[in-house]
Amino acid sequence: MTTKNIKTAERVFKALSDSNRLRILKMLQVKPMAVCEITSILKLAPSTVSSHLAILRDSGFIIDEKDGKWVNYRLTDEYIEKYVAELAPLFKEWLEDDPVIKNDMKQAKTVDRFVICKQ
Amino acid sequence: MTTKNIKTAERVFKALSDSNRLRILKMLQVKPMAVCEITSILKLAPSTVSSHLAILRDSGFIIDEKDGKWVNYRLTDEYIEKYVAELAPLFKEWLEDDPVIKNDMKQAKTVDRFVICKQ
DNA sequence: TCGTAATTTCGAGAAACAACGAAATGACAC
DNA sequence: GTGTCATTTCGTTGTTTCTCGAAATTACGA
Repeated sequence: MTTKNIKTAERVFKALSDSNRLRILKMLQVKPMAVCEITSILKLAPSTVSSHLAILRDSGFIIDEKDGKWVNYRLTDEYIEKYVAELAPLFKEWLEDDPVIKNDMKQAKTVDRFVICKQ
Repeated sequence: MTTKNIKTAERVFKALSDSNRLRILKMLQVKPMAVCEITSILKLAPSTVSSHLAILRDSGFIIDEKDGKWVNYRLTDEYIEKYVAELAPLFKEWLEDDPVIKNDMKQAKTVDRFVICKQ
């Protein structure tokens, strides 16, 4: 685990302080997803989603894995950052009752990149 | 506890996403403090500190208690907000090694409003 | 090789935020 | 009451953040 300092804590909490990024984390709790799949659920520009994913990656919540022309993002399981290691298990239980989150997670279950992407 | 929704979560994490607010929370872990005492340690304008305290209060981390011309702020112990209730115990263990935080907490131990304030 | 699709990078505009000083509020002491 | 001090509110300024579209990058498939 990296050393704990105030700048790191600030970055971690900043990563969680945007509703679109919270939605992404809850979606990835369902399964790993490609950028275009997340984009289709959030209904934002691909470049915006890519930027949100970079923020979540740089703070240690998710990692990216190349898969051909796709980039799959998934929740980290080997935590580098202590704050994330302690927050992530809590966060798994949170927001389950929010209607937007519920709908996102439902869509995440069935979204199919071969149908949704390539517009 | 209030209902958990995405807007509430966003507000709670936003409250924690500023280093000066993190410093305030760690100071208040030492003891309740008046605004002018916190101001003297943070070295910010009183109006700025007041604004940070309002953000922490509105997200449920701290409460204010009038004491004559002073307003004392302290950590909440009866949590209204579920997120705060789960985060606060974790947060107590965090940032203890950060040099800025260590210095803040050391100052918080001995700061005296009758000496520091009234400038 | 060429075209297409997925993703990222870059630059720009709009909104949110942090900081300040000045003015307003509330409470004490004389 | 009057003055003083602690705090908050308000308006302003500079910075950061969110968002987009356009362009660059990478990989697949015809």
